[in-house]
Amino acid sequence: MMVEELDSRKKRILQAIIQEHIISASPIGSRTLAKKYNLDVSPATIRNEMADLEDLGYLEQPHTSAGRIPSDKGYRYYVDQLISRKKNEVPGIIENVENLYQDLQDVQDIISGMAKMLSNMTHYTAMVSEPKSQVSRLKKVEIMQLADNSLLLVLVTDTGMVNNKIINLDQSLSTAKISYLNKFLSEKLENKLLANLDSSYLKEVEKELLARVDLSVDLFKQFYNEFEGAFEPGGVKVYLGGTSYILEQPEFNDLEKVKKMLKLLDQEEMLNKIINSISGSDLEIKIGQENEVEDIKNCSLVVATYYISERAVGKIGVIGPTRMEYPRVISSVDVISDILSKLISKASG
Amino acid sequence: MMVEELDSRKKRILQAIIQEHIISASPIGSRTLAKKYNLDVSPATIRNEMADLEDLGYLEQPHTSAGRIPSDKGYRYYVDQLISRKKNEVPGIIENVENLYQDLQDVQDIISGMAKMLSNMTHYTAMVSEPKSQVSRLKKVEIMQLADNSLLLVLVTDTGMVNNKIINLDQSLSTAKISYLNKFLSEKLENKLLANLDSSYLKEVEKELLARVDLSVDLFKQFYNEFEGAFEPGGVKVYLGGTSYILEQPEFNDLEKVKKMLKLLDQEEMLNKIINSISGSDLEIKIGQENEVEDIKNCSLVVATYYISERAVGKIGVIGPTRMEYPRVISSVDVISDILSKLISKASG
DNA sequence: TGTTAGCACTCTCCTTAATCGAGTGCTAAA
DNA sequence: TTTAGCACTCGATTAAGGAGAGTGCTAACA
Repeated sequence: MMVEELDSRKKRILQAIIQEHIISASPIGSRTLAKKYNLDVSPATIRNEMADLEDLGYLEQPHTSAGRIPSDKGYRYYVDQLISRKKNEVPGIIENVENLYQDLQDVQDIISGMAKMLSNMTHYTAMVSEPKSQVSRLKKVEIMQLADNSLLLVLVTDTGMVNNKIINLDQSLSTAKISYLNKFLSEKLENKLLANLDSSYLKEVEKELLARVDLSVDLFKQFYNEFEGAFEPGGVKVYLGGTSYILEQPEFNDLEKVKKMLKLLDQEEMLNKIINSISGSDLEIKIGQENEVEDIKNCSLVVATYYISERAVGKIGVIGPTRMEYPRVISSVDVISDILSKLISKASG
Repeated sequence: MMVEELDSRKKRILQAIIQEHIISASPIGSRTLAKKYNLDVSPATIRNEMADLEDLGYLEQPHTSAGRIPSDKGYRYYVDQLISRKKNEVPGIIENVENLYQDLQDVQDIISGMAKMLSNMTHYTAMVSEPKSQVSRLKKVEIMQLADNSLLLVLVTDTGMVNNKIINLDQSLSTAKISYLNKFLSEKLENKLLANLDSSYLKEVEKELLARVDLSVDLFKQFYNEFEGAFEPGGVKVYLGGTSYILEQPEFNDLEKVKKMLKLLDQEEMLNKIINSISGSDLEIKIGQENEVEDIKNCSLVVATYYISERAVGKIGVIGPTRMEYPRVISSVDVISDILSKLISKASG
């Protein structure tokens, strides 16, 4: 799609229409525009310009004799050319939020807290993905005895994610065996990239282990399952905040649309697809049709990457109608992603 | 409220009206009734009976010249007198579900799996509360070293709930100290009822500990916080399944109602209040106004208790409109609560 | 040549009115 | 006690008629 250079009056008019539409959610006419924004030209002139902007693809007309609404291309131009992406629109907020959340040390708590925070700030639905496992290292693996034939397997990554699973056996293990097992697994698995702890590697470890010590094969199989399940690439959990905010958007006052959207947000895999289809850039905006997932082609996403000690590990963002308050949302996502990075880096120490 | 004994024809008519209303969701007239159910009397007779049933409070009329709909009292009579509460309406399902979920060993996974299962079976929203902490004993407490000044505290109850928290210190602890700490905490805390591990007891333990070994006070405070947070009475998590099913109910085709309901289901405390306001009986049904929570006085609940080794630990149930398919829902809740008890008893060893 | 006023035209939205139909309550007869 | 008949009620649906906002076009103007 061509991106023409617009003259300054067209820019002003386009900007005015978008800003007005973001507020009112309805088509904007030339008269309204002339009244509310002092563009120093008559409605008739504005009409001509609007017709031009429509020809260029920046505006759309729902029907003859209605005002214009911005097209995806119009929003794209607005986001790229007409607003400044300044951080920190609300001064002092960083310190406040950081203080508010500073005693949270559990990574999951931090993530879901930031999801809530972001949705409260923007009044759109927020989504945050867990730190992805591929780039994490296993920091600690340990087996604890709970009862005679019941163990607890604890896995901790250097991104602060803790995974645990109770394992029931049909035999009991001696304390000596358990401590041997711990030493062995610790040596073989800790400090390795999770991406490398795949099935072939685990099979090797299993073989070596069974050669050295007499253990039920069943036990290892359960470890194995836990590894697969806990850290599979697609299985990153996505936290949501403010799901019910979508109900407040006028574009969702059709019950069918609400239903579709809520069903979508219920599907973890879909959320994964949505948030992972965003490329690696620092702050990415996807407007309407630009989205790959079919069901959100009438939505916009504003997504930032967050970091643990300078390593990109996850995404945090906002989903809402294309008619989104981009400036406010962008600066919020920007700020909150920074805070998230700080908190989570600290917590995973 | 009086409960009269109804003659058999009134019973038949009331039952027919309720069953028809459950299907159609709209007021039922005498003509429809005479046609669909062979009651061997004319519409006029049915009209008289309906007028009687209305006087007795079992039916309501939305407006003159509309059919009748059941009142809460009508549903109550239906549930108590007109349907048989037979378990196991769908034979074979128990085995199927048990097989399907038998490799789940994580209590949380089992709970959320059962919530999904129940909602799929009933097409209403399902809710399951975590095993409550008051009746659980602490089975295992253990501190693991993750890094120089970072520890992981793991708490396991005999109900299979696992809680963990990363604790960052400003000093590092020697291995010896950690193992002493583990032994000490193990002695003092394990096998105690969580209800007894309250702040006064913890303070005592702290005092004793500090007398014996040189430790930062800060460390114990963090343990303390974790205990409070992890097992406070009101803080039992409630798992939901099939939230979007409420959108399919015609009584919720008003956007305002949907909004209210979804907001309600977003509030954990509210869910707690709802599910904990159900008394201890095995399978309890709350119809409309019978509910204590204001916002669900147009809903019905069907809630059962589930058990871990014969100890009542949590609730599992369904929430839907008062016009609910009680027979199907009751047997589903019944069956699934049994399965949940079995799975969770097995998993928590 | 760009800008503006004027005007006929279009299309949605809201209100009002008319009609339909399901259902009731009452009366009187079987 | 039951039933047929009938007038009546009231919500839901459809139709019609503005009102209002906005457009595009034409012609005049600077």
